[in-house]
Amino acid sequence: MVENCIAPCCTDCESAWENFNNLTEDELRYVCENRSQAMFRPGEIIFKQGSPISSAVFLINGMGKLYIEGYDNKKMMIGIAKQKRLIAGPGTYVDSRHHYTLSALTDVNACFIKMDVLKELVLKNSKFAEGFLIDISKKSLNTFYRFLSHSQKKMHGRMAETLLYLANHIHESDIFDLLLSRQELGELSGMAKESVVRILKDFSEDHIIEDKCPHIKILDKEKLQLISNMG
Amino acid sequence: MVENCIAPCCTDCESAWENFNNLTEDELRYVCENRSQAMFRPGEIIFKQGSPISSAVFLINGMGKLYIEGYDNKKMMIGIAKQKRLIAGPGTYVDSRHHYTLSALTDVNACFIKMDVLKELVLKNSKFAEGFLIDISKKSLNTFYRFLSHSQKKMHGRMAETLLYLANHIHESDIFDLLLSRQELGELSGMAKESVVRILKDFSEDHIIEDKCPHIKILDKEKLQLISNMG
DNA sequence: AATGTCTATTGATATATATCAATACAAGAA
DNA sequence: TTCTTGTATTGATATATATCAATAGACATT
Repeated sequence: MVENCIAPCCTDCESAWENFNNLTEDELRYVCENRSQAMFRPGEIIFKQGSPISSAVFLINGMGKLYIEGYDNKKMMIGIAKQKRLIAGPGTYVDSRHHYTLSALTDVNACFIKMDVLKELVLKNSKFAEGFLIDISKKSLNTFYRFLSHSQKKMHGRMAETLLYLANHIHESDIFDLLLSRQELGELSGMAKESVVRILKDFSEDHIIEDKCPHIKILDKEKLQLISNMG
Repeated sequence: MVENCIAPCCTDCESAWENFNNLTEDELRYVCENRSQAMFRPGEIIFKQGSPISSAVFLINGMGKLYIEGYDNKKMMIGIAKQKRLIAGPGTYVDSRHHYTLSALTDVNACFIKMDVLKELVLKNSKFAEGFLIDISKKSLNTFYRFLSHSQKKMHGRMAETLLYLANHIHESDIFDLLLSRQELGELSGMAKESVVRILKDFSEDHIIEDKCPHIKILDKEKLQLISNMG
């Protein structure tokens, strides 16, 4: 159970962060020496909002959800975490605190790399630093547009957008099994769980999607895109 | 009119970005050689959403507003721009496009520094790169919390927060002259202009603020903070 | 099979907030 | 001064969306 989850050295890890390509062989080996792994079961918390950031996290396999615990016990889901993506959070270079929680949605094999090591490499290798900047910038831009859509789109538009996000970026297929409950789908798209149910029903009745509970099939992607672009 | 707006070299510019402290004298001189300046009148656009990012912008004096032009001609104001802050936007390292518009709220003296030069320095000087990372991270974190508050707070809470933002971060005083119309205040706090009027009236009647139209005086900051923390 | 515990679904209702419309006010232009 | 134009204010109304409450399924446990 334990031994078969040890990933090979970062050098040939298939789930590695793109930016590691900017490191020299020696530097990558250094990263490798400063990593550790752990397995998580669905529902388990990998890191918690407020706690100090000691390591960057990468999911070797499985998926997780990133969410902020806000006012009044309400959760706001930021997105789904999966392999190949740095999960460190904007606090890394600000206050070394996690500003959101990561919990496992499936069985997760997670790799932890000491943040000090990555920060050291940022100072040593400027291409790596640039890669870091690109990564943070992309995420920042995403947040922006999510913010915009939450502020200006109505519920149907947001739900369409969410479904497209899941299909295009997470499952990379128009047919997928939903990892999220209606409650969680609401936290991701910014609405009450009852509204999620009603809107998914609307979409089903209009033959835009087929929804056999955890099973989702996007039938009319153009229409979904149209609704997302301001429904 | 023209000559008196030429700022001294960045070396002793009072409005300079903090991160320029990480540059050597030579590097700073290099920055200085690649800058230009321009004056703007209230309402004029300094750079426009969608246009290519050729330069980073710094306001030597005056203030501007940053806003996204979203769906349905609705604007979403991101914040107020003022001196000492890098205004480059998250597109810098992604697609070299501006993702929001900057327009002048007052007379503005703006300094433009070629983005290529800054990017070159990021690669040359790792401390500078780190400073850049810190800057972007802070902004990203801000966006996050604004997003959270817009999603979860009610109008009174958001307006309280906005007033505290203006007092603490922009005007740095509890008494200030509002640069924004009710419409713009609505774009900043995410509500209709009529709602802005009604809430400011509520706050006035409760003696939390004094509002003699462009004049604002915060009378009860604790209460305002309380409302902001989930009113 | 019976029981308990979740989550999903549905309908009824409440509430926050936007929109619409009318008026008042302020600042410039003639 | 009067006129014009834009913003601010106020009240009435519409609408999106949340909340509440009840029921129905699904799945595990006994």
